[in-house]
Amino acid sequence: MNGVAEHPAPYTRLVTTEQSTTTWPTRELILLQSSRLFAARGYRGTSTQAIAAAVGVRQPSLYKHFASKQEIAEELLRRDLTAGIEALERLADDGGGPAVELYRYLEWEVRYVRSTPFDLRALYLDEILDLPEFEQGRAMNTRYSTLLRSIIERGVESGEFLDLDVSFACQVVDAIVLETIRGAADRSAAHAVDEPDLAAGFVLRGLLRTPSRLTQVRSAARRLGR
Amino acid sequence: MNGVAEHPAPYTRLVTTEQSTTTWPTRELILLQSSRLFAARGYRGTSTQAIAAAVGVRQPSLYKHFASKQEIAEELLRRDLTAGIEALERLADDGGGPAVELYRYLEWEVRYVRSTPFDLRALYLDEILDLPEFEQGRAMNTRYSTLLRSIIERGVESGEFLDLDVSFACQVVDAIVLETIRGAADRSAAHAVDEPDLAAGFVLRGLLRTPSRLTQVRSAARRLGR
DNA sequence: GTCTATACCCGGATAGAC
DNA sequence: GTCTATCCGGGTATAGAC
Repeated sequence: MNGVAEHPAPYTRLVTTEQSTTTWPTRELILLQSSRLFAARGYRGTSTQAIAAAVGVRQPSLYKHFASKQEIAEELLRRDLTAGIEALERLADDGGGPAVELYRYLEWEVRYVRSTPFDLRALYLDEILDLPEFEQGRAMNTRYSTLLRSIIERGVESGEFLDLDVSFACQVVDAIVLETIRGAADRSAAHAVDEPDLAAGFVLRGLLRTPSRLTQVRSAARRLGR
Repeated sequence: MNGVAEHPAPYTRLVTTEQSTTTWPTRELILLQSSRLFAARGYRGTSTQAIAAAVGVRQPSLYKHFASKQEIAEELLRRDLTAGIEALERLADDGGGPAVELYRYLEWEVRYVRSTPFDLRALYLDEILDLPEFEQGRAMNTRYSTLLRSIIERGVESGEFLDLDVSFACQVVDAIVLETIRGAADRSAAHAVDEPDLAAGFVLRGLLRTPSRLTQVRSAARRLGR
């Protein structure tokens, strides 16, 4: 009674997501199932055996698509950070001031996390960024953090935000983003951070020198669109 | 060139903490070093080999003090959750209303995390609570969450807090507490959440219906003491 | 209660047939 | 590009001497 999949399978396989049942190329399916397993049991706690079983393939077959387990995680990391970095750059270009930029970013993040089929929790919660092998991911993560930090720095300097320690503020914003990822990934919890405004509003109330300005920030964000 | 410790050693060993150099019983030393390694490399990423080396002992000797690696983590978890639960119960007894109780709890938590020699990050970030074997820890964690949640529920019901989704608010408070743990554990970062008021203030601004009441909450908390 | 030696299992990755 | 078979390293835990 070992848990090996019974049916080998052809090039594409059926997968059930929230919306529909579609066929995915094996490579994408490996990424999808890996992300879910990493989220549930951690990177190190997930065996290539388990990934293969979830995909419906034998374990060595994974190595026709990725050179190593590490490369699977790197691909997930790369895609996610690329999306986040692009969003931050785009929103910064739109302007509107630090508060509006931050508000729009947080809204974007919640929507993004809820729309992607990948479950990205483990990437930032499971220390994998600290592994020496993940230098590329670390570099992208640094770029991402710098962009986020610059918004907060400008907010503090301009007086739009409270005169908080910038590193503390970054930490807190990061924490809320991560918790959002965790909450949104927990599909069974309808109460998760589903209103994109919830997370953004909470953070802005915590940062704004004049919390009542949140209403203006919100409508300025609405005007600039998603 | 393997990293095995050169000197076997007697019943107690030297250990350097921030404050002083003292002797710890081996059992305590195992807990201390395990907590640090778990934090740095995750529960699954930490081998009993590595723990033994950090303690200055051979790997099988660990099993004279703990029946398994899992029991080491359970002991750490048990101690930490016991402290948190007791603090929440004590503060709830003191009264003062939800905002004051929450403020005082967050202040307590920051101080506690900074004063304990253990590095407790991994216990809540490394999915170990999700492992089937950790049911006792899960039960205590549930108790802890319930206590925290009840403060927030009372705050929302009484109108002292904004009419936010309670689960969302719990998530966010949890996230800030966890980030606090991460930040405080990073001894090199002087900018971490070192002012206990920072985290508590941020959360309260995010939750209070009237953010300007924070000043009163703060002084009420001061009056009740630590 | 520490050590040495070792059993045993499991995970990542490769070889080679189809 | 999938399979079976297998290697190899590393990890947890035990046996038994001191």
